[in-house]
Amino acid sequence: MSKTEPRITLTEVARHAGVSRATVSLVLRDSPLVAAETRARVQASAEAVGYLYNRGAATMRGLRTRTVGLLVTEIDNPFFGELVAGAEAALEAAGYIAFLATTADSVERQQRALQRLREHRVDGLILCAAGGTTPQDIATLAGQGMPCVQAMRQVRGSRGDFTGADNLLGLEHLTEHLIRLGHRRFAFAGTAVMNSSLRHRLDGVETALRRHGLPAPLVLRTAATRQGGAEAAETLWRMRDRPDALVCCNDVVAFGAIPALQRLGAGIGQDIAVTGVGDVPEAANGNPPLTTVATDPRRIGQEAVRLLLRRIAQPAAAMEQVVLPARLVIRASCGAAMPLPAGAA
Amino acid sequence: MSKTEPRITLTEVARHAGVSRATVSLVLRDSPLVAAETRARVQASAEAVGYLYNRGAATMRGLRTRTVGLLVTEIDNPFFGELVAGAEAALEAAGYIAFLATTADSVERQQRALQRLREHRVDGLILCAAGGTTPQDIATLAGQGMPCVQAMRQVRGSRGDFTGADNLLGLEHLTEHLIRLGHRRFAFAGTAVMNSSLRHRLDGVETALRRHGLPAPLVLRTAATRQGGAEAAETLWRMRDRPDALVCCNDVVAFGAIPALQRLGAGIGQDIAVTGVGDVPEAANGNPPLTTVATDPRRIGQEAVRLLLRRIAQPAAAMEQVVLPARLVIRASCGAAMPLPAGAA
DNA sequence: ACGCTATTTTAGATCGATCTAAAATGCAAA
DNA sequence: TTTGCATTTTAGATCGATCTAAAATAGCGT
Repeated sequence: MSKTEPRITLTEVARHAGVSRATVSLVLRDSPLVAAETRARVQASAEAVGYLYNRGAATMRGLRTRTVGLLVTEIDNPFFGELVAGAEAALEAAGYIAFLATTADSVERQQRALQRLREHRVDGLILCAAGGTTPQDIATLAGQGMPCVQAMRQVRGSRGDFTGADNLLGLEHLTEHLIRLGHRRFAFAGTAVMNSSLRHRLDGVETALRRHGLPAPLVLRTAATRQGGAEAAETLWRMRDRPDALVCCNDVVAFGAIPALQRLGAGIGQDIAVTGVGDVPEAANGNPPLTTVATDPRRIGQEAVRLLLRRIAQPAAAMEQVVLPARLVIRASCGAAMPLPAGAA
Repeated sequence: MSKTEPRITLTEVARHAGVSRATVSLVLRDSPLVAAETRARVQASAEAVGYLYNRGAATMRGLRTRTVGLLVTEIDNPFFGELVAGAEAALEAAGYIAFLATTADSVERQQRALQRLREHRVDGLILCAAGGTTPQDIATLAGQGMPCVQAMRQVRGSRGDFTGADNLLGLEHLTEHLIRLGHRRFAFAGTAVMNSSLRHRLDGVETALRRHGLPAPLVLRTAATRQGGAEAAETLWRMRDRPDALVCCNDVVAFGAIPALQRLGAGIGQDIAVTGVGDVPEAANGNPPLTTVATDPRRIGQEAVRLLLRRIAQPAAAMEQVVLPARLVIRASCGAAMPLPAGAA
């Protein structure tokens, strides 16, 4: 059946309206060249014959595709869920649509996804780079003239647009708060695969501790997952000179650590403070509610889109790096809901 | 600079390899027509000149785009996060890539997204239809020859491929369990916007109650969100002849209802049982852990892809509806962790 | 060397839009 | 009526791949 039906192209619209293909093309793109009367007639004809614009054909003459690639490590993590939601909404508002690809933190999968996105001629990329991505990888994209914004994670030593949370300052504030509550021996969990985001979080903890003359944190090289959080908790609880504060690299790790510690008999907030990073909606809702550093992933997604559209419009513009403030959210899991003095970001 | 650089097309590869464009095209698509020696030479040339396949150009000759549209209501809900993750992985394995679009349960946004996806000539659609989608909308897609699989929600009265969870049986089992624990007065929360999935969940509750000669549940027409859950909790708690079981339409609603009830002084599991649907990872982790009906969203995503690829390959195949089993997961929020007899799905 | 078939390769048209450069049209002034 | 200028419209080439139908080449038996 699809053999016989003649597909409806701009030629059919032109025939129906009694004008040339060129005129129809101009009308479709709202060119001011065409007379108002003609425009109306053509639009009516397009409607009448059931015309559907073919973006692929237009792209062949070198036009933008109005698509971008959205590469994240995992979409089931609510943190990236929010980031993607923010980006998707901003793209939709700008008339763009996103190809979604996930890498599971594997550079091979990331490479395959990039190849496919380039074949589809995306206008640009929002990239939460997989661990192990090299500055050379980022430079290669730039060399191909592919606009690219790194979100959340910045490949160490790479150049280019970036947006993410102020992990360094956020974790400093968190650590200061824990110190003020009387905690002295710190552990940091979830560093099995390192990336710039994690690096800064750990740096923030170390900086604050150093400032107070306290020993560096114990670094637990477990996975940045629920499961990894549980493992970190078990390791930690078995120690002789056990830490009294467990700073998890993100909320999901804390969600894994807390029930594990509870099973082992720990009183969260009493025997040990546990904190996360991200402030995903579930954080307010745990047992106990989680003290965390809010990084506003939805906002990061929006900002990444803004940077990307700017880069697409002006490929040679100066590079821009937007670090969004991180906000300390104090709940019960750190032992005391003592608010910071006003003015602390 | 992009003006001067001659873009590398199949013509350049042909020139470099000393063959015709047609031959290069055959090599690119692994045609058996071309001699092994020639094939190798062309592949080497493609590599040498840095050739990148242009899918858009190929599409113009009527080839598949190898893209599909993935339309969900919200991507920040972990339930859909998992569904999308499952679908994305399955698509990637099949050499497809997904356009992601979200509708926020608005038919207008859904309509805009569909239009854009059609302009991009997606090979098919996985659709979690927005509330208010009509059978006519689905029929229109079919009339356009657009392969479409409905996931999770099936537009009432529509025809076509579908996959989702067995909400009816799942909620019947859940209700039976609550009845066995001694609960008698039921409420059901989250029906502000109705869809087939919600309909079946409510039906399941009603069927089980009827079977036991118990009164129909009180239906709370609150939003299917965290916020809506909290509102339902407050309404319910103020009642004189208060229900003793709150069945929430999904986990997120339960996550909103539980802390609200606790603030009002209710003992979850003692004064009132609260349950969810979905079994997102956070469910095991709440305060208290949530009794829920596991619907395996990741699996639903995979299954939707299988159905869609089948439909794309065989547009005229018989329609298929795959209802995946839902599993009762008993935790503390229902008051007692009494396991069902073996054999209950 | 010849015809014959089987295997490889290719020229040129084609998909559906856009772009360029030129042609048609309208209108006012000369 | 003609000229000049601005406004509208258009023919035809073009983007980069694929397809068709035909041509070139190879292989084989006689």
